[in-house]
Amino acid sequence: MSTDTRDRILTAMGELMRRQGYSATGVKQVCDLAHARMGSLYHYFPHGKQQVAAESLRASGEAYIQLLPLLMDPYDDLGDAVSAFFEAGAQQIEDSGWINMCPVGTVAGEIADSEPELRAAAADIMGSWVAAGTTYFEARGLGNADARELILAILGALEGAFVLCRTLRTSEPMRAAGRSMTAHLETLRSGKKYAS
Amino acid sequence: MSTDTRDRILTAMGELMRRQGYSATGVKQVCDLAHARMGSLYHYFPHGKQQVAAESLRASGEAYIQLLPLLMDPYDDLGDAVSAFFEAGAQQIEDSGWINMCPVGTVAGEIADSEPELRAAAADIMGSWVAAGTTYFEARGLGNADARELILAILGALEGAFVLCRTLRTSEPMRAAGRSMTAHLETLRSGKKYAS
DNA sequence: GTCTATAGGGCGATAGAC
DNA sequence: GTCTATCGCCCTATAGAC
Repeated sequence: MSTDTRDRILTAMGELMRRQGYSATGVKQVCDLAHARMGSLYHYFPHGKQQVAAESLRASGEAYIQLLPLLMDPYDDLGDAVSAFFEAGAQQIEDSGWINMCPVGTVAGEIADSEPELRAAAADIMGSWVAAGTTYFEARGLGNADARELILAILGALEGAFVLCRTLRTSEPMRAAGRSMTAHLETLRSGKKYAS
Repeated sequence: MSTDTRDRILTAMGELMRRQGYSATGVKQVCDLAHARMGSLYHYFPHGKQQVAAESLRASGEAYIQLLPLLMDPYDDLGDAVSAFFEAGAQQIEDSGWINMCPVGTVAGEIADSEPELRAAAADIMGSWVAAGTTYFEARGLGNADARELILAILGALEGAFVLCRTLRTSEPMRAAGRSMTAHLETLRSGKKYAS
């Protein structure tokens, strides 16, 4: 019950942030959506809105990166896996009515200069994404530098495509991003083939 | 003098939006930066903050897309041109202290669900980017569908890389994005070579 | 067209009873 | 831990003198 309230607040904050960002989201609105009271929010999060946002982003970030192995493991060929990953992203944003899946990218762009503590939290999260992705692609046969380059490209393409898809209301940019990433992977593979 | 005030307001709004987004930017803050008064702002923009933001985004968007031919024309090989384009992006975000060049992507992600009129303005701008980019790449030898796919991929990769670079305070994601795009272009070229 | 003053409301945060 | 009431601030927008 008590932990439940805390979790509902974090979930509500994440839901509102991925729709309308951090600045436009009010703590009263969060409490309404979470069926919680102001007193409860400031009991669990004494540092207020910033603290709720940071912890909510951390939770979303952890859930988000787990999708990479989840969606890619079923495919023996890594190119097929990357292709399926972006196809799933395209489907998701269509089915959700053009809502971004994860609030981290949205909020990161918005607060990079104005909320230093939140930016640091977002940097932690993105850093952990890069580390996890690098490890994953190494396990699937890429060298360390190639694996790191590929996950950086994939994360950037994913975040950027989400913005374009939401704004233009089409999943075409996500599918174009998928083709870029399979092409990038092929280049890394052929480079390795001929070079080493 | 009178047009000058109007322009200063639009410039100030753009500058603040690319640093801290739309919601966190106040009209008083805009007036301070523009050395203008509230009365002037509401004289030139009777619909208030939303109108200032929309017109400011349109101005930024037009300036932004002109960079594509400006940066790519000097290179005879289109692959070199794409590579130089992303290298310029990496340099710019480093030199500016990790500030996004253009407010359109930042704001679009933030307001897609909550400010319908601004989202429509952002969609107009991005649509014009896609059209201009498609025309440009067609002129440089790509087929229509390939040109459209490439500009969608480039715009997404660029916007996403900006968010990662700002947050992680490194230009590495922008350079990774550049390699994805040259790889994508090569794939389109070789596809055309063998297919038609 | 420019400027001052202020309305009217929502914001984040807090106090204190229970 | 929960809830209500409320503070003080800042927001967008407006009115009206000049």
